[in-house]
Amino acid sequence: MARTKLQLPSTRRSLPIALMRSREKVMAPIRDMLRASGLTEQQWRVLRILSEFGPQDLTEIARQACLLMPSLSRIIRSLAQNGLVIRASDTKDRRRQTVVISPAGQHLIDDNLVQATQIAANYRNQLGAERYELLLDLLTELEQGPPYPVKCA
Amino acid sequence: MARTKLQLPSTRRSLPIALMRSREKVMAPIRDMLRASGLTEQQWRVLRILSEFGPQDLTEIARQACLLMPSLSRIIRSLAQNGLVIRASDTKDRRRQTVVISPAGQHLIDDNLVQATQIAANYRNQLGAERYELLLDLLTELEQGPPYPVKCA
DNA sequence: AGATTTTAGGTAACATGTTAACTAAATGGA
DNA sequence: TCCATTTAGTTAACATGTTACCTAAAATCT
Repeated sequence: MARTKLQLPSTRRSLPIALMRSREKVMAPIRDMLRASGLTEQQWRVLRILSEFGPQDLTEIARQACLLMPSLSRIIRSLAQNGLVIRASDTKDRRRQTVVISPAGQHLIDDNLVQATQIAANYRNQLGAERYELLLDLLTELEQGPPYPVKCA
Repeated sequence: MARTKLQLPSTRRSLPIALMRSREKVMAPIRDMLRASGLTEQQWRVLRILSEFGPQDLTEIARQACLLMPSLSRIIRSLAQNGLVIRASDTKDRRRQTVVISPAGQHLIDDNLVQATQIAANYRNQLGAERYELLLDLLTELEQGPPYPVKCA
């Protein structure tokens, strides 16, 4: 057990604020890219999940995209209205519905994935591959640590 | 220049998502603490800034708390209605207004700061002091890097 | 001084975050 | 079988995030 001095944490050098600011920085160019397609960051995340892992029910999408169910419920409704996803009710469990990405939705993904990949690669280069991987490891360790129940695995 | 293979990034091992998830994890116990005081995470951040750095105008608070002006405008209005901050218009520049934390606001800070400090120390211990500092350094480097104009310094 | 530009702050409109409450369907006993 | 519990998803209400637009005051230029 390391010694804990309990010094008052300044709002500078605050982990939550640092996480927020770096995320803002990383997402800025991606948001700019998506605006041209009329997609929000969260809608993009949902489409990417559906494209990468195939049809899923809402609960599973929420877990993977790190969204709360009320938000996802609205997002799926909007995406369905715009023809980017299709809902199908499950025959075995009539509470559940499976969401599938539509051809139009997949087209949006295809249009933007190359540029998104390039943006991600830029940040990787900025830190260097080793430090980038180290950062991801530290974040994962922080997220999976003990103190609290995980909200979005 | 490191080689850039441009491999398709999975939504697993995505930096933006990792940043979001770890922030959720870190903030969860703090939000739980604040709920007892009827404060949101953002209101808490504004009060802490005012408590730590003294009276400031809205633009400066927004910069320090990493909030956009429209959000801050609403938050300050709400805090003022609840008597936690006081607005005073600047005599030199009549566009500007200086915000001061009230005794009631400072009381809320005092009530929660010890526990907040303990929560922060827990995460520091979880990673270990060196890895914790390393994480903060990497996040700072990511935020201050070249690609895009900084939104909240 | 007078016109233009910049800055501080606000409002509007829409999307998401967050908690609580709710419905319907499935599940697990007694 | 009947009842209690759990689970999938929705809705409501309020706060914030985000972009666009707006006003007034200051700063700048000529």
